[in-house]
Amino acid sequence: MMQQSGSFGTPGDFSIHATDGAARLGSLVTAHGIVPTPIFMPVGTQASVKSLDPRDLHELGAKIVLGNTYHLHLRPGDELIADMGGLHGFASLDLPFLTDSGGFQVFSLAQLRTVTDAGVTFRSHIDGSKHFFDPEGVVKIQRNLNSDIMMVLDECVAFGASHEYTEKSVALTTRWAERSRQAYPQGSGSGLLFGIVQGGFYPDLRERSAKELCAIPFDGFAIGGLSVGEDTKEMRRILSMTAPLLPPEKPRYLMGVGTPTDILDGVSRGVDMFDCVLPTRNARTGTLFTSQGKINIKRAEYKDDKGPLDPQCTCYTCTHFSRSYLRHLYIARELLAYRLNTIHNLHFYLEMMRGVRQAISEGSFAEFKQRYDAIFEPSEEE
RNA sequence: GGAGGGGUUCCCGAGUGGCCAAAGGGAACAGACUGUAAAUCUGUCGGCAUCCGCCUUCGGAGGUUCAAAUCCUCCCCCCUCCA
Repeated sequence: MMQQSGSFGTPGDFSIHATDGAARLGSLVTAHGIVPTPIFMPVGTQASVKSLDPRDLHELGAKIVLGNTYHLHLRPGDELIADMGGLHGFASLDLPFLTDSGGFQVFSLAQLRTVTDAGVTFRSHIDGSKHFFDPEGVVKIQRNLNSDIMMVLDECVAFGASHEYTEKSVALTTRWAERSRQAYPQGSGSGLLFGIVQGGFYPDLRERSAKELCAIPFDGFAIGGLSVGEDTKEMRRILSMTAPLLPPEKPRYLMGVGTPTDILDGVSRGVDMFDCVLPTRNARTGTLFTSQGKINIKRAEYKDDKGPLDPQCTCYTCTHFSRSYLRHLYIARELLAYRLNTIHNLHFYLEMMRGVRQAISEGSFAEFKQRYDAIFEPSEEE
């Protein structure tokens, strides 16, 4: 095993170094490195952060990336990856990997799956073949991937689901969580295992889910089932009541969120870990995050703009290329566009998180958050 | 010189009497994107008008008809083959 030892601690160790309100500055030990928190984790579903290579990720200062159980099991197959040295060897990326369980695909591929008490059956989005995922199998897949942080299989419920349905779903997710932990008892390997709180948009069900899950000895706790179609206000309402239900001594992970201000809101609620496809996907669809707000690089107004994308940004893209060139690359569908845009957006997110950590250590998180809110938060005029 | 084919809205390209401001694609312009079925998707795309609608448009000019991008006449231009 590649367990780190000595002064780095053992995988699963989570220490909090400072707090500022509910915001926490901490660090989480994994088998492939220490993750400073609050952290943003770039999404690399298929063992690749789209358009970037490991060198880019290191230069950007990424500390951990995501992979996906469902996608990697279907293609190329987790046993193959195990044979190729796990995710780290296979992808030649020596950063910690957190792997999602496929629970989100229960939501996003709703048309292609059936949920029963036993597990989930997916019809492959690639070739239509049937694949059965149960909690134990999902742990096994993630162990084959040599995941540093494994997520339990959960049912991510869509916005608008009834109380009745969500209640049953919470019970199911709890049972699956128990089975997952049993399949991989605490301390039986260097990989961590996180539970996922569900409960939709019903506070009583969120409470119940949190209570049931927190009784299970997980290495960390995630809040799932948000950013599934609800508006920002609704998401934050649920987050604000759910986050305090999680044990303070364990890392908290808000899954799939979100916009810069969503993340800062999460930090202010005591969340330590975030992931979201927004910076990487938006980069590939032309929307770039800057110190002046969102910019759509496709717009005609940038056609002859000699200036950098973001004058305040120090990333490779902003220090080397004009808006005019970036617009041209995007419109001409040049591959470089995707890479340069992704480098910039991830830099923006990761730099923001460095700022978050700095601000918490200085006790100035509220002011830090305010600066971003002023830029990105839609004006309050309803 | 002879035979044939063709000129359609920014481009390519359907349309051969009314259901045509004219299919489809591209370009252009704008928007969306939150544990990635996404280098994807949506909207607008002749002008004017808030709706009804009105006006201009299918190489040019004229004509037939209640009605023409579509039929007729002449003209201009392009392509292929034969000399």
